[in-house]
Amino acid sequence: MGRRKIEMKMVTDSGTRQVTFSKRRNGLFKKANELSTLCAAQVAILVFSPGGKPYSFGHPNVESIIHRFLNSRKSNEEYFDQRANSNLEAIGQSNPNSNTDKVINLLKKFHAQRKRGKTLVKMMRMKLQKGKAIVSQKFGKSKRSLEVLRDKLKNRINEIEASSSLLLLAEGLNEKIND
Amino acid sequence: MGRRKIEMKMVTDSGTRQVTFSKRRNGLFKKANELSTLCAAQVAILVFSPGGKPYSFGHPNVESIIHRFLNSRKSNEEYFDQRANSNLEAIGQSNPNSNTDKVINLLKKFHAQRKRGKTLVKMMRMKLQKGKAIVSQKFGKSKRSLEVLRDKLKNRINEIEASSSLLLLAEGLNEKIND
DNA sequence: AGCTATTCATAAGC
DNA sequence: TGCTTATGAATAGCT
Repeated sequence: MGRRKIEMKMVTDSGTRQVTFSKRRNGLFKKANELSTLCAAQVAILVFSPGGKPYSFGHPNVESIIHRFLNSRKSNEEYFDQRANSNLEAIGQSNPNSNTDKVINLLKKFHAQRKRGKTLVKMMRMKLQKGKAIVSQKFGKSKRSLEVLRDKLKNRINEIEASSSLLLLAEGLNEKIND
Repeated sequence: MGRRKIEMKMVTDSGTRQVTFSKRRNGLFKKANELSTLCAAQVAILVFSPGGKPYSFGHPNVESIIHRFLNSRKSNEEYFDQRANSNLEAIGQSNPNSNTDKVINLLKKFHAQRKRGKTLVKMMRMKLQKGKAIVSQKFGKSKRSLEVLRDKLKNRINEIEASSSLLLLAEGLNEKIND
């Protein structure tokens, strides 16, 4: 978006980084403001500069949104969020120096993703236990029986296996991973 | 940034607003991710859709940033920068307290999670393609051959099937899911 | 969900 | 730190 395309990695020059931080922070807040006005959405942004200074944007205000967010998690017992999003994008755009670092870093993040996934599955089980009756009631009449679901499942095994291989690979790298 | 310039006021058409919300939310998160990587900054974003659904982005993660922010406010080292407190009122939000809503909401999110997972796997494949040589070099000597991994994989099929069932269930609920 | 025509954000340069 | 401008990006309207 400027005279030149820039690499998506930390800006090394301190001065340039400061300028970039300032400009992009403003741009981010502007975008957030547009989102809130165009879509009647509530948006809060918290930013800590590399120097540790806090900046924030909030519509209608930061505190109420933070509290609403924390409460929504409690009431809904949702312990997973869009963090996966962050990791995903980071992976897509990470540009570490060596290939080794690239792979290690990638697997590390994927490993974390896996742990969240497992927890998610566990919670899903509990939740479905509670809501099973309601779900059946709502969708029991549809032709989608468990058998059909089963068949669909089979057709997905290959894909699942592929991802699982990656999961196991990541697991094998545990020793190499610190965090 | 589109075919036409749009007025900065709430998009009246519900469908258009939904699309705009989705696109711009993604754009905002991407910008946040770029800011954090380019400038080594911590960024957290909380968003509530007009329907009251929470979305979040966090680098390294939402919770730690919220807590850091709250603590920084208590202490004096505070540079609070509240922006754009426009006149928009907090919109009354439906509180999904019923079990039905709870389950639906959960499945919806799980479904989204799954889609992200697929993308992740795809990228993993590409990335690993590049770094394959290095990985082999690093771990080729270990007894963990692909065959061993294969066996481990088999032992996980049950768990994977369970989660996949949930995924498919969620998929089946697509029609019931909006936003 | 994709696809451009356009508008917008911003990296450099001053 | 601020203003200008050439370019890369985000996205509004359509399909």
